[in-house]
Amino acid sequence: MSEKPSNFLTEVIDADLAAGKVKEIHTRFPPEPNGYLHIGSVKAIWINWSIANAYGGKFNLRYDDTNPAREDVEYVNSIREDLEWLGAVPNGGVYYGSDYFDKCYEYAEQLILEGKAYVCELSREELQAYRGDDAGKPGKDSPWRERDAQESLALFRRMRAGEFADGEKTLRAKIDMASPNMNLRDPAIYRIKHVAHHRQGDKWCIYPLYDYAHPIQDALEGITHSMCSLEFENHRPLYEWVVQNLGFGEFPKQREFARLNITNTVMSKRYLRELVELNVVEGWDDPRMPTLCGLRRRGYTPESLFRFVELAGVAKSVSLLDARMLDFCIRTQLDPVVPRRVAVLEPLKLVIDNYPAGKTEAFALPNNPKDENAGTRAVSFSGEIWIEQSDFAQVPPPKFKRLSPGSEVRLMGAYLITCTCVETDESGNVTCVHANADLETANGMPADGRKTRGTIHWVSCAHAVDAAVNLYDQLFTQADMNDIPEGADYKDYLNPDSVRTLPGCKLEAALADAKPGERFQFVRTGYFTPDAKNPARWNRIVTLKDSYKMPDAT
RNA sequence: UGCGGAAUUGUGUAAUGGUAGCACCUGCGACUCUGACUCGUAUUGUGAGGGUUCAAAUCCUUCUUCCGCAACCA
Repeated sequence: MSEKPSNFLTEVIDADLAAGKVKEIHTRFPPEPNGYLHIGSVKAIWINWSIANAYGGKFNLRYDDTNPAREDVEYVNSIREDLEWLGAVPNGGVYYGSDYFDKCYEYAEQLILEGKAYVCELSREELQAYRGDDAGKPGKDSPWRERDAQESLALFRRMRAGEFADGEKTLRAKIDMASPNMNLRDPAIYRIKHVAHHRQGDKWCIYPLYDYAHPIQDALEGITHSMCSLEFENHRPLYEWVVQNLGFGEFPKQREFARLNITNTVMSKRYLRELVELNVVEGWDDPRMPTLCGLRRRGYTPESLFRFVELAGVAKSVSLLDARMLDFCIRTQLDPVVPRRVAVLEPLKLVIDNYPAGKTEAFALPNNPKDENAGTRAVSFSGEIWIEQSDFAQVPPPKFKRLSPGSEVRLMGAYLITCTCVETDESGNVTCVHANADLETANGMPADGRKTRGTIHWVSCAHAVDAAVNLYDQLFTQADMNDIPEGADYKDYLNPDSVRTLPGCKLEAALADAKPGERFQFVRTGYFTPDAKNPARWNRIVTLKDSYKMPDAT
């Protein structure tokens, strides 16, 4: 990967290392298995994983599965697959937060005995009222706050034994009801939930809450630096309270960074799930989805995603990254390594009138003009070929270098041709272009050394493979979810052109047996890969840039 | 409202008191058998006011705006 990252997180680590407080850096990625990983998760993965790597430390994957009501094995499996695909190897191991339920429970009893936690019998509403709705004013002590430790312990054990209904009692940490930080006003650390756990089954009917369980999980795994997103910043004092009161000392240490946002992309798991459930998209792996499986199916590489979040940087301010930066990352990664192939997306027939009828020949086209070792392949040529509609203009606009009546262009790897005339239908649309070839210019080199302005690509009609191609665009028309007016339905801002299928695309024969996962540059158009679920159909990964701008028709 | 956090060019991110830099995007140009790639080049920035200092993006102060939290979610 790249050189050692440097940001405000690594500063903290460097300082801890320099002070001799820690020897080996240990990080973790703790997703809750309640949805599919998306490109926003890649930031969290990359930060934790790359830092562990850079310092020669360890990186854990830990499923944060403390709320059985929202979690499912489907997500557990998808997360594992996605992480494997990314290549972020958890060299510290794979863990489940729920495997620490016994330890969490023991620690809870310990806290009770030390008078640092108590069983509270306030209802959810009462508890909120006691905590204080009027911000700024201290909260009110629960009537059970000073309950005898043994009494709390007995109650807590009965909670575990299933003697109470959901919500009837909670275990609360005894911290500070007057704290300006609401998280410290005796937060609940255990709740009763008679729900089976996807991994623990019916073993438990009480489950620890995130703020209590997470620091314990981190501590037990020897995590030194627990890096999470900004919304947990207010929770850090509580995290530290747990770590210290359980006797772990200064580590693990939590630090926070800003989430990743991308233009015209929705990142919230809630909305993504809704898009799937409402069949707005094909599924979690729809190539328009920002999920890792969607991006993978579309043809993105793990390297490009890591590069993207690396380029975006780590900071604490809200950011909205331009999706075109991701385009840049995938293009620069694919360009030097991906084989070139010829494909005509929007075909227009071109007949070379002076080419011997029925003749066929083959030209050797380079697989990658930048890389001689990539070799060449034979591409069949004949007198009737497909060219791109956009490569012909009956009336050439300014600076147009492609084909137009009377002009000469190079057919890539083949002859120079000059357009002689066109056929049109009754409404004036061009249906066929006629041209004469300079038959002395096979392989593109004119004998007299004259310059040709343009080079266009082509596919022989007799040898073309038909295919359908999916062109993807941004799912949403609004750059940011915040641009959607208050109260409006975000689904009204779905981009109707987020996917366009072009049937009847003409591919060169060498693409006939391409496999999903293989990526090609369709010369002059973009990068493509066969769709994983429908290999007869090609997905566009990203468009090639075209610096020629058609002038406005004003 | 209370608490916490953040404001640097169109976007993102550097610069710990000393030349505001880098990348993306955009424009222009060069090169080219991909109008790709590559190369060159240009434009635009320290939220506002006050203060300290020889010197402020940086320190102090007032203000403004934005974000997060205020769950028996994570």
